[in-house]
Amino acid sequence: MTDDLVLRRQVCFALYAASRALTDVYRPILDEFGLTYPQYLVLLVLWERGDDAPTVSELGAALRLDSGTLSPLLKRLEAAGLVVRSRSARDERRVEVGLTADGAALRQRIGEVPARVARATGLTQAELVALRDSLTRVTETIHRQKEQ
Amino acid sequence: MTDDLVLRRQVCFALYAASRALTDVYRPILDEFGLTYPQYLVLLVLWERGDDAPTVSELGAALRLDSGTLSPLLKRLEAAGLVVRSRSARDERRVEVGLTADGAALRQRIGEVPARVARATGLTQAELVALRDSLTRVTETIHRQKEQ
DNA sequence: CACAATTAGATTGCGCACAACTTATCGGGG
DNA sequence: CCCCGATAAGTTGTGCGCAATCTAATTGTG
Repeated sequence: MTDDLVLRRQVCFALYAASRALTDVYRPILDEFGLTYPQYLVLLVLWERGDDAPTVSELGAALRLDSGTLSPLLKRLEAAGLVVRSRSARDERRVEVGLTADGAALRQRIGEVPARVARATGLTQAELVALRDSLTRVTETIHRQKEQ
Repeated sequence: MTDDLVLRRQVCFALYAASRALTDVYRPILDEFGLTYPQYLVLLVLWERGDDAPTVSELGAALRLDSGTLSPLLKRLEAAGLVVRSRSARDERRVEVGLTADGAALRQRIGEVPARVARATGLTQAELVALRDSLTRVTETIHRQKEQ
């Protein structure tokens, strides 16, 4: 029906607008650390991995980003002195992305960021969890369907 | 706490990933019409407005996009023959964005797109409405706080 | 009426996203 | 052992998104 073509009714627009609004909350906070939001996500993965440095592809799988996005982004993180990229010895095609001391140390300083952002959403902890789980379900449903 | 810095726990990542996943669903569908997703959103607003052509700022207020994004986007929609941009007679600073016959006609052909996309999410109608309302609430809370 | 401040839109520059392509390396089958 | 398909990362080109800046038109104030 034609009535479906109304902006306010579209889940996709709500998603698109909420995503940009939340990025707006992150921007000034991450700016204090000289990071963009996608760069912060890459660091989250690296911090989580600890010592075993992921390859570019593994980072891409975690964040659902391809090398076209990650290669220049990682180059910038390397220029900022937060990560190191090195060709794998056993497979020269792979590039392993590791943290520098500065990159690892940043984790402590950035610790309270999620709480600051959560507060800005105006939702309770329970609501945030419910929202996150719905969103994750949407994402996984879509990706599952694409693989078939 | 440090445990908050885990990718899967972050609402923001869920939002970011879901938004891109849903855009992935739209891409091949909108591609049949030669549109990108933001261009489709602009058309949604124009179709909704009917005869009263919004200015660039009014479009921006509806979609929360600024002229830096909209100006080149509208130029492309104009080049595609879907919209016309014209300086307002009574205020030469304003540019009014109207639909061409082709742009207006596209509405009919594109009508079933939201239903196709909704199906791809794997959520029920009720779940989609609940999700949309949560997201809208997040967006509005954030914007309200920013204005103060 | 003059002129400063405001407003509207366009432009520039940067950093994603993503498709398409290129280069280099690897692994398996003849 | 050699080639051939597959895989990994990088590059190029396009289109957002947004900050910062610019130009032009308008409004408010004295």
